[in-house]
Order: sequence, then structure tokens, then C-alpha cells
Amino acid sequence: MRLTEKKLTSILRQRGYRLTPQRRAVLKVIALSSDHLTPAAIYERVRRKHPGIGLVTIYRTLAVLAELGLICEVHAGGSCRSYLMRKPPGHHHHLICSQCGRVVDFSDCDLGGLEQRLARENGFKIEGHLLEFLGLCPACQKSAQA
Amino acid sequence: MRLTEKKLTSILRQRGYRLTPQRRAVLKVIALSSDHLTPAAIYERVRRKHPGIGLVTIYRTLAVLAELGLICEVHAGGSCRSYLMRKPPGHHHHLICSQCGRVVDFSDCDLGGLEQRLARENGFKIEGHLLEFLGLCPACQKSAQA
DNA sequence: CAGGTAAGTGAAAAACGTTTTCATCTACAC
DNA sequence: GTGTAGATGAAAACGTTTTTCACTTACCTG
Ligand SMILES: [Mn+2]
Ligand SMILES: [Mn+2]
Ligand SMILES: [Zn+2]
Ligand SMILES: [Zn+2]
Repeated sequence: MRLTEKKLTSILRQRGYRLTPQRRAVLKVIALSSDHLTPAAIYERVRRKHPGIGLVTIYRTLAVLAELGLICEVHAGGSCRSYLMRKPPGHHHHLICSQCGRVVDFSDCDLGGLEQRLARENGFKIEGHLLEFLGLCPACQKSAQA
Repeated sequence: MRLTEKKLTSILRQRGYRLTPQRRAVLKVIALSSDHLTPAAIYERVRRKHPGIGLVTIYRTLAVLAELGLICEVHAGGSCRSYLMRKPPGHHHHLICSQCGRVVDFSDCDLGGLEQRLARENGFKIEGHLLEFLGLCPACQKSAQA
């Protein structure tokens, strides 16, 4: 189900929020990216088309959108907080070189079974997961031998 | 296998680190707690018996202990970073409530096959992984209905 | 289509949590 | 003991997030 303008307005209004150009712009940036974006990265991108926007508004908007369940917040290693659309078509994960920081994406993780078991055993409603492998990339393995 | 003073010294020295009273104190606080403790909480507790210690030392010590694999770092909702003893023998993972921050541990993740495939396809030498599920705990699901 | 008002915005400042810097100190090898 | 690489603490720098406040705007009502 695509998120039409109409639907978006109604979701917001249901909780007493208004649909402003700023909120539209922030949501659009997140929707068009398949990566996790930090508040700063979102700010940068939104400003390209919307130069007057304030960083404060980014934070406030992220809080509202997350509260409404339209986007979700992810905690990763480095910059800790980032956001992405709630149900992306195939989430994605990272293989990170612990030495040079190089990142490789992958998307097939096959955690469905584990997820179901954990949900059942603990009574959780699971919304997402964070999976990162850490290791040495080919280049750093070579330089480590030297 | 308990972590004796002797063993600890040897683990540290293997990498060129020294065993200082401050490091001993930080590790002790973490070992005696079954919770995840933030750097600030650790600082507070260590200071009770060790008033002169600086917060900087807490941060530096946490980085060293995590690098050595003696403790592990957790990213949860609110205060984001916290630490706890690494539970032998296997690694352990978290199921985190995105609303109240409650954390449930689990240890069986069965990622061996995926790990091997990623290593082969990308030439990485994989050293470890981070796996966290995010969702709503039973209590927060109830309060969400209201 | 006004007009009124609650909600939203942006600039600036404050509040955090974390890292860097640097002079001093100390654990440990010899 | 002595020398030295490694560790510490205070202060300052830093980047991120929140608060405050005067001003503006989306949206309801008539
Ligand atoms: Mn990615
Ligand atoms: Mn845990
Ligand atoms: Zn985090
Ligand atoms: Zn690398």
C-alpha cells in the first residue's frame, strides 16, 4: 500500500498533527533512500530543495514520524542513530571492515525462523533487526601480513 | 572459567596493556552487575570506592575491555550505549524493546552458514557479528492498545 | 473567502555525551 | 632502583540533541 498524500494527511491529523511542506520533504528524502540516514544526512539532503529548513525541524519531524510508525529508528555502531522507511522492500545489512571501515551491503539474512521463535518465547512483537558482520576486508588482510 | 587476576593481567599484557587499579575497578563494577550499565552509571558506581577517578578513564577503559572481548557493548533505545560482561562461552545477542528499553538476552543465532557464504563471496575474514532484534515487549504492547 | 487559533518553524542558546589534548604519574621490564 | 612506554585526570573541544522564544502557518469555523 503506497503512502498517498491523502493517507499521510489523515494519519497525521488523527493525532493532531499537520502536514507541512517540511514534513513532506523529510519523509520524501527517507522514502527515496534505501540506506539508513542519520539526522544530519537527512538535513543535508532536505536542504538541497528546501534551503530554509532548520535542523531542529528535522529532529522534531523524525520524532513525529517514528511515533506514528511511518519510519523506524536504528541503532548501529558508529553514529548510533539513523532512520529508514518502516517496511522497506527487503531490509539490508552490513559487512564492515573493522580496520579501514569499508562497508559491503547484503540483504538476505534468513532470520525469519529465529525471529518467530524469539517472538513466541518472549512475547515480543518484533519490528525489525540489526545485523552486522565485522571482519577484515581483503586489502586489510594483506596489509596485516606485512 | 572465572576471570582470575592473573588471567586478566595476562590478557591485557598480551596486547601491551597494563593492569591498573582503575581498570580493575571498572571491570569489577561491570562484573558485579547483571544489568547493562551506561558509561555514566559505571562512573558513578566506580567513584563510590574510587573517588579520584575521571570519567575519561571510564571511557578509555570501556574501549579497551570491549576490544579485548571481556565486555560487550549494547545499543538500545534511550541512552544508546551500555556495557555488560561478556557471557562465556558463546556470544550473546539482544531483543530490545524500542519503547521502554527492556533487554532480553539470547545466544543461539545460527549464523554460521551465512557467515561462511559472506566470507567466501567478499573475501572477508569475519571476526564477529552484532545481532539485535527490535520490537515491543509484552508490557508496551498492552499500553499501546490503551 | 476571511479570521482566529492551535500547531509548527527557525535561530540561538543550553545541555548532553564523548573525544582530544597535554602535563603529570605509574606499572612493569630490566 | 631506574627508565620508559603506557595510563591518568583536568580542561577544552566536539558533535549531537534539546530547550526556549518570538514569529509564522495550516487548517477549522463561520
Ligand atoms: Mn547499507
Ligand atoms: Mn544482554
Ligand atoms: Zn545506539
Ligand atoms: Zn579494510
